[in-house]
Amino acid sequence: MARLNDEVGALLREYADLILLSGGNAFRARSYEKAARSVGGYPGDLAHLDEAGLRAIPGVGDSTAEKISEYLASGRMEALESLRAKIPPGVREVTQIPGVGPKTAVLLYRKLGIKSVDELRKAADAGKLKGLPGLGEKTVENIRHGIEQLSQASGRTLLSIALDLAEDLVAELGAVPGCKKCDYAGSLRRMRETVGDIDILATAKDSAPLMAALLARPEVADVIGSGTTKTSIRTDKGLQVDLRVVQPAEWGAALVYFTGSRAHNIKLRGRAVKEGLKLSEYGLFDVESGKKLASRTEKEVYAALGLPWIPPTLREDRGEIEAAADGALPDLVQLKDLRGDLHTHTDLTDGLAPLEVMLQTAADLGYAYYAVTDHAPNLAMQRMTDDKMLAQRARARDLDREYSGMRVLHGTELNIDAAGDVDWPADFLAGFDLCVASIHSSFGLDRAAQTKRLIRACENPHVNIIGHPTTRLLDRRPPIDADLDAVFAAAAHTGTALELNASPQRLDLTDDQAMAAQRHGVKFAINSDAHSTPALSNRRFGIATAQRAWLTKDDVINTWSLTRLRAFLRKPAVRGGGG
DNA sequence: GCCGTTTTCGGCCCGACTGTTTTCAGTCG
Repeated sequence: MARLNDEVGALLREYADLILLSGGNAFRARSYEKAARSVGGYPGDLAHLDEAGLRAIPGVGDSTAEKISEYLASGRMEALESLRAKIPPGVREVTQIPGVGPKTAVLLYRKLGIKSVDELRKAADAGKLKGLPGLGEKTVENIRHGIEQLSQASGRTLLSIALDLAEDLVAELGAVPGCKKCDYAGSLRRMRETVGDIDILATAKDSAPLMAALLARPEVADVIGSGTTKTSIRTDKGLQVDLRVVQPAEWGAALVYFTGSRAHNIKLRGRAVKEGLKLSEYGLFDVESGKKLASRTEKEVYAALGLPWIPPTLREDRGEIEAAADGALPDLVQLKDLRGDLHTHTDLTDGLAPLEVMLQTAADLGYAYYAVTDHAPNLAMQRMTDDKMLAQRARARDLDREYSGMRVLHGTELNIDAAGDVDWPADFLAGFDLCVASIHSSFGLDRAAQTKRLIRACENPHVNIIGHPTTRLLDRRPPIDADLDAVFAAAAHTGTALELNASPQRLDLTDDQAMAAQRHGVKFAINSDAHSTPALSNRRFGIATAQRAWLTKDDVINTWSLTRLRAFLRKPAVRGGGG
């Protein structure tokens, strides 16, 4: 449902970028950017709004509302099309390179005719960038480095984007007459942070209607192949979708096979071979007699191999098969276990919704507690002041009384500076129920300095959670370079939780990092870092990361009772309270 | 282009950091 909003948001963002690239007014561009964000974070469906309704969205005025309704009615935005005609798409792509903004991209385009990242790479290699005004040796080197970073990240699609499409496809294909079962498989089902393609599995006696339904989808740009058992298409966004139709009796074996991972499957097959069995996408068979032993459900297949069903998020051959055989699979944390969100924003800083609206949405999610943690003053762009924060606290205390089932915690997201210090003196910090502290700048410090600043933040008695600890952005920014083992040890020792930031662009810490941290005894907070009401639902990606890290409820502080959580937030380990 | 304890124009997220400058432009959060 939110996808149309995202689509319109993306178009408005593109329009804003093209305004800048065509030398238009920067405030005008910013205004479209703001509208894009606002539309993307709007909780309702744009399709149900007329122009007056659209104008009621903050940041959307006459001009933007008109463009949106034009798009809703015709599927086109004329003003956008005309700017697209002036600026080649690759010029905008060039601004994706870290450190390259619109000014530089335009300069490269005007002076050298560069209209793609690839052309820029070639020009840099050929030494053609030298001598351009404002581009010294260092900048050229930074551009090269940026291109390198960009190329390493590309080629895969964010989990959230792929999941959105996959859920849509499963809903539509599952409703096709004759379809018995339909689900997505592959790395998507294992909830990896990015996916290479979407695998959809379905059962039906006659596959033709299912194949036809996929081919008729509006986002199909290219048909790679289509037969009776498999159809592959590529979407307009370049994402490949494979639909496989199997016999109902083979559903379980096929689902195991296509869910993977490859390494998990290989180990399963090895286990089968040892017992004189053969495992394929068609079933588990006795080699000698050729008799089929299991295939109808995943549970049957695993059971016939002497194993309990293994959750897809664990199927990476990281010891899950051995653990399953020993009856030692972890009791993974589930979405329903989450009792609260401990890192969220409101429109007091860069969030989109007022405190009241965020709280109501949180209450609707069934939370027992909820922390509002707006930005602190050192992130200057947020214009936070002591007075604003105290006024919000007073309001939060009032609102707390209005919710019988949910406690409102007043917190903040502090800024960890280059030395590891944070905003506000200790006495002011003591007034918060909890403090998240995160890095927002100085990403380029060396390993020793990054390690030191993170440890120093952990040692601060008022810092309860380190937010997005590595600051990586998928496809955009690499993680900072720090000795994470040292940081994990400090976090565990000081009673500072590390965040599993659930924003799909962040997913920070990663599953592997969380797994390593857990071995140090670190506790975690699964937080949405929501800047809008729909983003509160991103928690599902945090849960997925936690599961992939083998975490249980006991590892995750926001599955705990409020009493236990409050005891943890007092940081007895640092304050010398003796526990 | 949007918005208004500013009412129809005149501001708009501010400051650090970097690399190129010799006083500043571009990028980023």
